[in-house]
Amino acid sequence: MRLVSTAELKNRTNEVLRTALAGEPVVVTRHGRPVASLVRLADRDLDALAQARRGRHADVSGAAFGYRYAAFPLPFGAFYVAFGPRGPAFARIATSARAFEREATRYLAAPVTPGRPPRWLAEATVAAVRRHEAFRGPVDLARVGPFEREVLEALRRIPAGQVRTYREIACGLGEPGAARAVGSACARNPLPLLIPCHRVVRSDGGLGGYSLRGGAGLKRRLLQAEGAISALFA
DNA sequence: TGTATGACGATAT
DNA sequence: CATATCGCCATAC
Repeated sequence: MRLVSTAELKNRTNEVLRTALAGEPVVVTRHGRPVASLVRLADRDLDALAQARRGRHADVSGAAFGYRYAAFPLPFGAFYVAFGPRGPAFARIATSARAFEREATRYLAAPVTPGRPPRWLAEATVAAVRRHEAFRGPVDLARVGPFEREVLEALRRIPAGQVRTYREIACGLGEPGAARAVGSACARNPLPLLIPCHRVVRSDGGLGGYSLRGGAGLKRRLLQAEGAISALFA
């Protein structure tokens, strides 16, 4: 994965494009924050695009491509990640590949089949879930609404070892009354762990809920492992 | 278009 | 302090 500023994108367009064409995702940053990505399209993706362009508002962003998925063993279960040309799109802890496949297929409304992730994705995923490193790569949020997308992008900026309250996130988006909607967005986060919704807690001091398999107990363990809360709190 | 649904928050009891 | 109630807001259906 390669990060480029908007200035770099303007001044070295061809060179940056070569990076993307080589298969390495390029993430564009503005004011130092990732805001967009450049991803190479495979031939079959181009076919899908041409098809989508012919059809009436077809879903160019995901459904036309189909997705693949891979499993990452974790201390608390198998973590499965479905990914497409635009990056990871759906992730869950599941008891079996079959169970994950069903969930992912239903959410993405597209075929989800086993496959090997690109090296950068495998490495970034392992770094995120096992070493608490921020997942900086591009993510596919094609099926997330506009407000919830803003919420998820805000969550990505919470450093490991820190927490924010649902209300703080809402205020940060200029919607001080939308704490509950922020909670809903977290509950429906398609990329738990990669997008650290476990770092959002209640403003009354409680930890709040966690809908990923493992529930609030897992949320507490994750925050402890990251050093965000002490063992005493638990 | 209206209605129901939450990983919330503030307040009352 | 725990529980109940009501307001809040973006989605799903």
